[in-house]
Amino acid sequence: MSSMPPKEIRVRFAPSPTGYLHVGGARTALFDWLYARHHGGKFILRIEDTDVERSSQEMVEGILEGMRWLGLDWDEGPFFQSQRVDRYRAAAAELVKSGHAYYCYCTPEQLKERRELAQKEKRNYKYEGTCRRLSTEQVAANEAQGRPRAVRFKVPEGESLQYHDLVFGTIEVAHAQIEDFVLLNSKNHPTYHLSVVVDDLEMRITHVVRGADHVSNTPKQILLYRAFEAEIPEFAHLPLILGPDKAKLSKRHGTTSVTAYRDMGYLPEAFRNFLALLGWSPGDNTEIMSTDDLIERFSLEKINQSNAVFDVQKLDWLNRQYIGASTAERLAPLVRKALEGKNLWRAEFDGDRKEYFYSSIDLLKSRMHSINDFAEGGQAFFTDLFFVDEAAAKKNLKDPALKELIPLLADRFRGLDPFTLESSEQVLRALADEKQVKAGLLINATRVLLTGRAVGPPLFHIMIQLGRDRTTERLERISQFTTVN
RNA sequence: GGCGCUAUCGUCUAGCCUGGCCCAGGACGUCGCCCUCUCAAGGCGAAAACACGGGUUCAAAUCCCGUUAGCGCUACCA
Repeated sequence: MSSMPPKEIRVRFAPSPTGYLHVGGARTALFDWLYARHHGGKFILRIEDTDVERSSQEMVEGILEGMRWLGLDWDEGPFFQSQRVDRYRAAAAELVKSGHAYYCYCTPEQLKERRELAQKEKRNYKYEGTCRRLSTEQVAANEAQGRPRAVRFKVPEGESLQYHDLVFGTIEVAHAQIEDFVLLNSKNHPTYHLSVVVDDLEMRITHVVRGADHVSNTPKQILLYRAFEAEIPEFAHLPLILGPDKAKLSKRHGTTSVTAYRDMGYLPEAFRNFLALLGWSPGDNTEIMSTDDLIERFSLEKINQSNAVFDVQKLDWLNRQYIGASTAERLAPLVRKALEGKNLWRAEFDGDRKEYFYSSIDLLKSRMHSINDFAEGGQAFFTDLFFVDEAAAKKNLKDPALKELIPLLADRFRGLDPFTLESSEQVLRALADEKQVKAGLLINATRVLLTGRAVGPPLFHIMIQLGRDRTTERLERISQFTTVN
């Protein structure tokens, strides 16, 4: 045993394509991926689409898109359960043959009735095992008639079952608590537990890392492994992600699709970092971690046992951190998309004005809350037809003296050569002194005229970035504001 | 209802296994001050938590029991 070479770690992410990749699924995928990468193992992607009615190709695409965005590359797959139905049927037949499963002729209608009756009488309902006790003759007769039947698992006699969960520790469930669950429905279609176990076995999964909503499913699956006389993988269940109201995160909390976060201007590395901190921490106080850090430091032992609330404010903070720390080169393609979305993109930004485009990004990035913000708060750097914030104009352009001062300032800038950080500041401050006004008055007014906003980078940096001509042109727009007042 | 799981600042968490270093540390958010041409950033500081009740022990956030609350599962869905 000890001389055996370490077994390759194989983990899988197995979403069911009944919606786009949501935040909870993404976190599960991330942890699976981190675990595989940390151990140099394999990460397998499997699409659980046995419920044909609720699955669609479009949703599969959405899941793959979300994973690609987050940089979660898989080594094998995607495998589709819908294409593996024969194997599940064969496995079910094998279990019937070995006496671990039986045919059940109870109809869904009958079951529903019994369940409702039990509920009315305030009794707990569990399949009573009617067909489990059918004689061989009765079964043969039913089969001869071609009666539709499901295949049910025969839960073995026994006191209780326990298993060790890598995050929750020992979990114990009484056999009496587990009902004879359906393996194949009456349309000969496999259900969840069967297909999961068959696939995890066939794909040689060593660690089942999935959401905590599966803890109570695990005993059934362990029973299945035993019936197949197969080796049972390790299980690690992840705490759930909750909305601000502490209910399991869902559509009614607003955005839950991962690609929607991309569209809102979040950086995948920020989102990934944020997700990693939901239910896991490296143990010290480190919060900002690159992908390599994450891979290196990730371990199942440090996963929490309690659910975590999705806090968008912390996500925003991380996003700002990452944007501020990113190079213009990294940001450029993303900013380009944001600008294209607002019809602000111009080919020259990738040509003659590429340098200008990059330096604008560098100037703006430390203040941007999202990528989309470049096309909002930062738009004056990319177009002359920028939006002027009304409140900003009202606040910083209201002084009547500006009507005289700004054109004067524009004149002086026009003749200024060279037009630099130092020279432009000198000119502005000199004028302020001369006219006995605070430099701040001119500075703040100029910022609004130049960018349409009361907030932004230091003024002289803005002017140098825009250049002398644009600066003077925009200053002349003061007339449009003074008439309004 | 039954079964299972969980419980540290508003939120994410460290500490819990291996009691004492914890009148509980960090981060986001909030508030204040400094810096300052605005806003960010940065610096400094503040308010803010061991769910409750019993045990065990010289000593409990840490171990045990109970209560409460939350979440999950409870389908011929996954």
